[in-house]
Amino acid sequence: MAGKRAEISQIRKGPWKAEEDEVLIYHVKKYGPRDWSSIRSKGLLQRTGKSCRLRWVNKLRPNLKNGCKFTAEEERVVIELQGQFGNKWAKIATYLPGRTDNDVKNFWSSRQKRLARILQNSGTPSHSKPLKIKKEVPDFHDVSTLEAPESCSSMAEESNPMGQSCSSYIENSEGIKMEQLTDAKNPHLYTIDANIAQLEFLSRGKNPYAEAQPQIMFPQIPQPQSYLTLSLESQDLLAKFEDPYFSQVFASMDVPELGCGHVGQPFLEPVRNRGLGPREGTDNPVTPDTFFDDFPADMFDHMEPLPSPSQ
DNA sequence: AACGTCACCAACCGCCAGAGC
DNA sequence: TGCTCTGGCGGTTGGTGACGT
Repeated sequence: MAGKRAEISQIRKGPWKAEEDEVLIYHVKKYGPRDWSSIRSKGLLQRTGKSCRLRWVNKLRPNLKNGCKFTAEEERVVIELQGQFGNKWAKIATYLPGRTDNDVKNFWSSRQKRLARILQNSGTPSHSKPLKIKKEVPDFHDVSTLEAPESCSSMAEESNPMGQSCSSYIENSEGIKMEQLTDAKNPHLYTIDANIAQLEFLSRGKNPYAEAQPQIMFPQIPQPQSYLTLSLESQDLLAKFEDPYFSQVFASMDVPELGCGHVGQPFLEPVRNRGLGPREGTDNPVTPDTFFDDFPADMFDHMEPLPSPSQ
């Protein structure tokens, strides 16, 4: 007994085993997603309460889009909300059904690294390695179908008390509308950052219209949480549990679009309604030429020419 | 085929705030 | 009022697989 206690008192770290997941799921089924520390105190797992909570939130919770790459819409939502809220990943995640703060954080981190590489490569083109591009091509059809531009609004200013940035939309020479963030301190950096996805896309040298869809899919922001429903998978999970708590907590949720690979489901209100929208009527319109003038001249040296829509 | 680089992901760590005593 | 505990959040790190050379 004492030996078992000593064993239990050891805190286990590292990857979770399926058995541990089962125990954790059972605990949540029985007591709900709370009292995490009691899991260890009861000797159910050798994990800390924090670890249990994290595992549940990030991996075991129903409705998670585990293993699904961020869709173009989700990427856009993150980019926009990051500009609005800063690194408030938990808050941003509430606008992305099925995504956790960890997902958003990881996504942004990867994105920032890519940005850094792009900037670095653009600065030293002659002796640096070309940007490594993955073969996967994300859906950018929404990027090419964004609404008409509008000037930065006061709301953008409110959301950034420092008055650092706001976003707008410009159209490149291929007729592709792009979101543009501007920064009082470093407009060049923000402009590049806001368009990293497009840059990556350009750098891939793929035909952007091959998978394009004509329909404009403008994101809309749902009420966090309350719009959740059960995916088929989680409904299966639910079916296994007759616990009233699960029914109470999850059965009322409603998010039919949570399936993997779902593309085109709105997440945000139309950007113009939230003050980050089109630039129509601005005093300082950004033309395709002026936009690309913001980039280092050699930035696209390693990129293939963008094919025309007819190709 | 081997190696290096990169992207992605899971998990941990430290800090902070709130609740309970 | 102060201490402790717990949960939440953001930052960071390490592992792994994919890809390029």
